[in-house]
Amino acid sequence: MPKKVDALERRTRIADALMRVAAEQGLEAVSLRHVAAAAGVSAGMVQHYFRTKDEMMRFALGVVRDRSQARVTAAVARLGDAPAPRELLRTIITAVLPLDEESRADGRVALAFLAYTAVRPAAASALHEDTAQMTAFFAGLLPGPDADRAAAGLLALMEGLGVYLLGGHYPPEQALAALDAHLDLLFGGSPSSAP
Amino acid sequence: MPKKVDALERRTRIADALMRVAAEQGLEAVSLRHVAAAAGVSAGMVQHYFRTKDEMMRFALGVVRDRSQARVTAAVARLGDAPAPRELLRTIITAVLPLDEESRADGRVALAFLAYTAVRPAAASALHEDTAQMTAFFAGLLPGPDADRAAAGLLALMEGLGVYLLGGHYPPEQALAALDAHLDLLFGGSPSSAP
DNA sequence: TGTTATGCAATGCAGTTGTATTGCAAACGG
DNA sequence: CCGTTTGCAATACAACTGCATTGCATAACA
Repeated sequence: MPKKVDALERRTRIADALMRVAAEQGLEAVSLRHVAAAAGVSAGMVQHYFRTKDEMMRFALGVVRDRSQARVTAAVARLGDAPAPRELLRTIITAVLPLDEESRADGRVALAFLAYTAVRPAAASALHEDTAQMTAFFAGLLPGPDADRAAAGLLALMEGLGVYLLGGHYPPEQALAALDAHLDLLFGGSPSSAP
Repeated sequence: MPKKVDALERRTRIADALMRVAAEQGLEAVSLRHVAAAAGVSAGMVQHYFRTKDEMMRFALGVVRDRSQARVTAAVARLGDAPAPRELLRTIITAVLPLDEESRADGRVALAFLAYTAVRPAAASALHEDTAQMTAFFAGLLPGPDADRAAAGLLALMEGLGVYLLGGHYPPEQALAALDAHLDLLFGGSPSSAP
């Protein structure tokens, strides 16, 4: 057998470059040659690892999901054992929100892919699953009989805050204030303002 | 003077075609020739009314905003005089949410433009203003001392519900249920389940 | 030491992109 | 009736797109 290369590593490397391009200039600027240039490789190599552009896009979409999930699990792990539900929720949500410049870049890519999948329903099923899982998980952490509806609302709030943060319509403090206010409502009293 | 034509009408006609293309195939499919074909006019004419593609995009973005605003004012007008704040809010929000197929098409375009402006901050200022106005208006309708934060949250919830509706992650009933649950929280009791 | 499967670069190709340029028909003012 | 100004179509063009094809070096196995 000829020389062996870590194909997955190459693919992720290329996907990283794709995300850099998408974050800076939008998904429309994503072309084989652009991505290749951003990755510092030849255009032929990109073609070698992704037979079609769509395959590359799908792979990159998977990387975006994985990266977001990794962010969450890292934040949760940092929280220790058996955290209070409210604390846990807040941690997860702030981990997902595009609050610093790095996560903003990821967020822009995610938003671009959201618009992308809105027009290609076939590619949306994975995201679909993600939100279903998330709502179920959130519902388990919320009090009250209406946990399901509250979970759907909380998730939507998170998504909307993310969108507004990306658009620069909300500054981070405002987004966090709105989040805490909402958590106050969900968890009864107002323990966020009372130490 | 030579023959006179309603230039604005032509421009909106072209912008309409652009939105049709964008709703069906995404913003990346928007090209001068595509839009011209969708509008049933020559490519030269599109160039005649928009000197550059970017000018066309900006105009179309304005049309999207106007159309959304028109939807809201129409729904509010249908509500009669001095409606209860909660009713008014619900009416406005459901008017904006992509619940039927027509508003879904508009929503897809709006989402595409959102991703578009996220990468071109210069074009985002108009949207920025819109949400600022909206939050102020919502805040005026909400009870409690934290009306501002609640308004920001409600707007974000609306946006998130819209995104999930577009992605097909929430069916309309779930989105409306989440909205009503949130309004229940904001307005104290739970008057949505009690007739 | 061949042989061969593989990693990758280079090039070609048909189609599309945005924009500039050109040409022409029509309508109004003189 | 003529000239000018406008509305629009057509074409040209260079750049770019995704994809197919070709060629070649290299490394592992026989």
